[in-house]
Amino acid sequence: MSVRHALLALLSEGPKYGLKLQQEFEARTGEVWPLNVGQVYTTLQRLERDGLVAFDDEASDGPQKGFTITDHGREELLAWLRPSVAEIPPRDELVIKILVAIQVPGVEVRDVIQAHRRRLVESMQRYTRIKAEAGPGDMRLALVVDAELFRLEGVVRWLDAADSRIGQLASERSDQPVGSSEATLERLAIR
Amino acid sequence: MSVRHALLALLSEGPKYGLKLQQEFEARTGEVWPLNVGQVYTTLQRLERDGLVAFDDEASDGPQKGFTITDHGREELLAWLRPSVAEIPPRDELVIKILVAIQVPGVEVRDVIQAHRRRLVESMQRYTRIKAEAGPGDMRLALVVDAELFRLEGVVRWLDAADSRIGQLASERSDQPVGSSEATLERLAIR
DNA sequence: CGACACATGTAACACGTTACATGATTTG
DNA sequence: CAAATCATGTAACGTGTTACATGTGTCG
Repeated sequence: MSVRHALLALLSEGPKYGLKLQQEFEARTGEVWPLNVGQVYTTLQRLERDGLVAFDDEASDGPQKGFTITDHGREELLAWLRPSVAEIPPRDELVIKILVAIQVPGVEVRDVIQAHRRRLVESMQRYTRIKAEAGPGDMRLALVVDAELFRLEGVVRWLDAADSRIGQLASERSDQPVGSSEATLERLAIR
Repeated sequence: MSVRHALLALLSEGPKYGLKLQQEFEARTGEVWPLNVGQVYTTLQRLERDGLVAFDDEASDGPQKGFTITDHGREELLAWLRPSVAEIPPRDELVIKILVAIQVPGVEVRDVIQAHRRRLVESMQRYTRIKAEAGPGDMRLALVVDAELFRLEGVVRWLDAADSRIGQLASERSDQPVGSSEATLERLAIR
């Protein structure tokens, strides 16, 4: 629900119309994340349906429509800006991939891990280059690139840890198995 | 598309029926990510529609249905396991949040950053505790927890970098502005 | 029998996303 | 005038997700 709330945030600065919202969304995110204009309109409809924004006849600079954020919308926006308790960590596609790959016949997990690792490192190098080329001028771009770099670094580290864990398991073969723990979900959930 | 492909992976080991798939999905992911049974059936329908799995009358252990992966399904699975080039980094909700929060009236971005940081550190402490309590018995759980810890660490580091960047900008107020760079999307895109 | 687990399924909705249609306005 | 740009909109589809209905088998 990033787009939804992002539009809400943009409208909190004042009435705007569809195209303007698209352009500003892309500008705010360093031109990194393109946003299909159509999605702006569909999202606006849904926001209007939920009473978070309202159409405003007065606030039009010309032939465009003007959308305004409502009080309810402002509440929603502030709630979104506030950190929320994540009961359960978000599903991570790569983690699922590796975990299921362990038992896919004809597939070597560690090969999958290494292949992904290579790609990730390539990506990091590319982003590092972009960062150097762009210079400190565009802070928004720098922030997005930073985020991606930190994220990729974390993923690479995890892959290394995972590879190590799986390697250990492989060498511990034919030892006595360890009892598995039950009801881990309860322990993970946040009260 | 994690669920879709995860089911495909489970079926690659042999014919299985709905409930079994749900149970195995949860088992493989360390019981961390619950999967609504209903979703298994809807996903199976979609997989069948796309010719990735097929219903198999023979392969039933009792009253249950047996689904088998097709050749096309195996191809799909292998393609999923292979790392793919990400043209554009995935949209990151927190990044968008911070970037738009910079201009939301009545909101101090750095407060938003610090609030999120606190929550993230709390989460990390909780997961570290879980990891210690669970012990090295359940590797799958350990891998999921590891992934979350590495991810959270990356996010915290980014928040610190972002806070620092924004702080710099604030102190550089009333200096001459720097020209913004155009067409950054092309530079970001992977050829 | 009643409760419970097993097992399947569906209708409905959410958001994200795109391709396409349609006017209006500007500009060469 | 024709092309390009601005601007709005919609129909359709994809995955994820849940609440709910339904039937079967088992066990105390």
